[in-house]
Amino acid sequence: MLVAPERSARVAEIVDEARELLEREGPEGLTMRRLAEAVGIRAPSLYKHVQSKEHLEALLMAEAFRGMGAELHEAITGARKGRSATTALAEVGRAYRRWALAHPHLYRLTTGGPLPRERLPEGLEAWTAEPVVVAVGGDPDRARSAWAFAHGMTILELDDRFPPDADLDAAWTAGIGALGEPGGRARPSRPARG
Amino acid sequence: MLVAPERSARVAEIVDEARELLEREGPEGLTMRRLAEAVGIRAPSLYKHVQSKEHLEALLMAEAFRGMGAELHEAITGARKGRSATTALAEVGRAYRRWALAHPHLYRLTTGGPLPRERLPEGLEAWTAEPVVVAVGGDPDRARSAWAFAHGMTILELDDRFPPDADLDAAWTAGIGALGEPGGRARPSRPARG
DNA sequence: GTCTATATTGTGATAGAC
DNA sequence: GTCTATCACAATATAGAC
Repeated sequence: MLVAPERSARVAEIVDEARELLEREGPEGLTMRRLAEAVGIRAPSLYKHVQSKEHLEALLMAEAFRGMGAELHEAITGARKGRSATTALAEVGRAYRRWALAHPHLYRLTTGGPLPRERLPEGLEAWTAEPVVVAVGGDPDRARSAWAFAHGMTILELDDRFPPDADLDAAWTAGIGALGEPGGRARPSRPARG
Repeated sequence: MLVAPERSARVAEIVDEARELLEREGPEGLTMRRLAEAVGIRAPSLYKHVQSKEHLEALLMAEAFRGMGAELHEAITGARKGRSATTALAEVGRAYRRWALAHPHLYRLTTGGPLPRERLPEGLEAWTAEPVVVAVGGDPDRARSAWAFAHGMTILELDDRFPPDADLDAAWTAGIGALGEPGGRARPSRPARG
């Protein structure tokens, strides 16, 4: 009488171990052999639960989208309680950076390279990005600018591309301040406040 | 009586073939075997000229910095002839994007991951970035914002992360317009023009 | 400076017994 | 669903002859 769950508890366990392994040892540490060892079985047995490593990675990406998305939604929900739109973008940016720095390898896996969209739950990617769109007021071009800025800042920080003395908080503030400001030179359609 | 050149013609030839191989077939195509084949020798012979693959990659990165830097410097030199500072940033952004799209794999190699700075000519990285600093008026925080934005837009475009219907020109314009605008909310120290 | 031969290490994945 | 055994493949790099 029970409907079979789409993903068995075993698969959930495998994905869970894979995530921990990835975060602990980086992408080179995530091999099917080591994953099997972490789960407590032999490598070939993994393939009874997961079609391929690429499918496993897609499951990890979905996890990442859900985790990061939850924090971004939380950030904008908190920010909208009586604060301005500019502050909302700052809050979302902070949450974005915080999540990425807390899960660097998962972030890299999910954002570094093309997305296997056909293997991800429909709508998940859009749901994760939604807070950014809301925070900039709905303009898709501005949303893409902001998302590119956030990703650029984040990945450059993760890759240690900034000089050691760089003030990254200041760079974030400068970028968010500029991008969150409606009525910038590029989009004079809406009158600036004041 | 001749002073030995630091890098032999053979090394130059190897780096040249490596660059073409990388651009033609991507990072997985750049193996020591295939590179040797392209040069016309056997793989082990490469190691008489190049210490390791990582050293070879550092040479490729230096090439990339020089190539991209030349275009960025050209862009800002052209732009400063009688145009405004905002236009200068737009010109540099255009040159940045153009160079990256023309050399996607070289761009990825050079910007994706930590830099082996100890293997790069001193000052080369800073020279390449200089036009961005100049274009934003010298503020290092704004320069880092702009550089992060440009890198984010570029790598997301290369990785096909934007929806097919996204207007990337518009996103670039929105971002450059906002970041190139002095006196944004984040940095009110300079009075806005007008 | 080039060669042949090889070391060493790793990967993802499959067949088929139980 | 797990196992043993193994395939098929690729990589960087070194030794030592010429």
